[in-house]
Amino acid sequence: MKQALYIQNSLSGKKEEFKPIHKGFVGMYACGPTVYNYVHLGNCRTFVSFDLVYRYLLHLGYKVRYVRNITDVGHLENDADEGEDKIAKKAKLEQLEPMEIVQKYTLDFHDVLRKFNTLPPSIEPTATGHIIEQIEMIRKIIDNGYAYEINGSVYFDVNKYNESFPYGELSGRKVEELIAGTRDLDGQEEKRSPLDFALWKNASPEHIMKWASPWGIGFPGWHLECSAMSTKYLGEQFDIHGGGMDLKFPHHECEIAQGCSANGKSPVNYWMHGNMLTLNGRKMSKSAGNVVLPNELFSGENLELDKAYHPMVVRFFMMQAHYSSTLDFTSEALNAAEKGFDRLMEAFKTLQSLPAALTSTENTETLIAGFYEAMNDDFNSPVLVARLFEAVKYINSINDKKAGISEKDKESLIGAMKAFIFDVMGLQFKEDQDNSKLNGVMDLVIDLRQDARANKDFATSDKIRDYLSQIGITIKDSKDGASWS
RNA sequence: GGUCUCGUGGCCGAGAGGCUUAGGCACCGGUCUGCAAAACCGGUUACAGCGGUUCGAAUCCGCUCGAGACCUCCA
Repeated sequence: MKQALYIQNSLSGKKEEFKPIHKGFVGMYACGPTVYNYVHLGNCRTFVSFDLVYRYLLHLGYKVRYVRNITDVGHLENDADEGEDKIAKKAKLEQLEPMEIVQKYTLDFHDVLRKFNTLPPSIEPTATGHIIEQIEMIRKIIDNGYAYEINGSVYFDVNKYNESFPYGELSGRKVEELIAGTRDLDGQEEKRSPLDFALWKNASPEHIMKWASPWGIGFPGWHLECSAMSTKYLGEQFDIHGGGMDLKFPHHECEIAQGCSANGKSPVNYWMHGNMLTLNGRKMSKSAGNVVLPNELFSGENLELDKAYHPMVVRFFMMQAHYSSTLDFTSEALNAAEKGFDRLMEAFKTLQSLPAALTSTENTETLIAGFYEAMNDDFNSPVLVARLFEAVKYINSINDKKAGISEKDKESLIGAMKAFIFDVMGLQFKEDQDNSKLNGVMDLVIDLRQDARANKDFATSDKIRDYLSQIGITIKDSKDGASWS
């Protein structure tokens, strides 16, 4: 099946047909987290968004190399010399070795993303593991004349660069305007222009994380690691680079500048930016302090919420919005997502036990084509979800004997729904698949309850139903017997 | 202050010149049920405001109001 996939490219501002550099292969990079704190739900949204992209590319048959970094060198909190390394700061605070901080929050990150059922990237490189590559890249940039060394630090020369390349093309900024908007910060004397950014910073004696370099003891600048690692694993030019909107400027802009200045060509063909998750209408952000932690959500132990939500409900909630739109987080919206998710998953189960008819009353091919159409249009998962609910309606109608489906169509619909719900959207059933003992027990309970009902002993049957309901099991009676979920 | 984005029904959220009643949730009525739940059928609520372009605008343009993002670390 040949599918034309369109991607909204932040670089051109247009929706473009996706054409990989090497036919059948995709190189994709996404900016990972700085592991100095627990990942919050907003962080997760971006990773789930690019997981969707990754999964759909895989589904289309591409061989994808997906690289997502771990930033384990603390970026400076600001551009001034007094700025403190975030990880080092946290290390002092928690009285831990910086690498203990890194390890602690990396484990948390992996744990949370596993709960969200995101696929692990093909390569997950760390910044500290690529100091040599970063130094090499700096050397290249200096050799090409786009960076200068001063007092053991190396800065990128934005004005020089701007003479040959359009600095600001990604974020739609102009150097003159940027300079006009510059604020005076301390410790900027070393730089030729306030727009210049550090490639390498000289480390003061008390600085904890530092390495030897041709320019002395120091540590790499903010934006360099992504350039160094993407170049190493994906080449000087690759297909897709993703990240949150908030990284567009300056981070991604600097990546382009570093790539162009080191290798003479723009590193990325398709830039994709995921939008923010908002809480009370504001961007969820660590520094702003309005954050929901995934584990609080899963356990229900958060002041804002009155109940727990399954990770898959949260993932489905994210799928109901387009990755490029802001998504507002409220318990009301989550409750709605929970019901919708349950309905979708129940219908999928129902589909498999549906009796086949001679002919179908709906065109399943059109239905399935609609799934692809949605995803081909810049990974439009909310439209995909809407189309899946069309299938849900059809399935339930068949179940109510108001519609029919042929054996052949049933098989293809099962295949397509399975692919889009599980493989592409990355959803899973809430319950463990391995609950054979519980199934046995429930068979007995339902049997006893049916006996009670047959004897019109509704006190007993209702007692069973109410008790089960309290522990989260719903009994559904129908003509063909009861089921539970 | 500069740059940019957005404002859709009770809530979340697609759509982007006519032809989607998008979809989910909520709500109302009906079918089914011992009663519920689920499911099905039907229904209600909409494109921030004001102008303009057009045969036709939620969709394009202008202005007004409102919200947000980036310009400093952030997904």
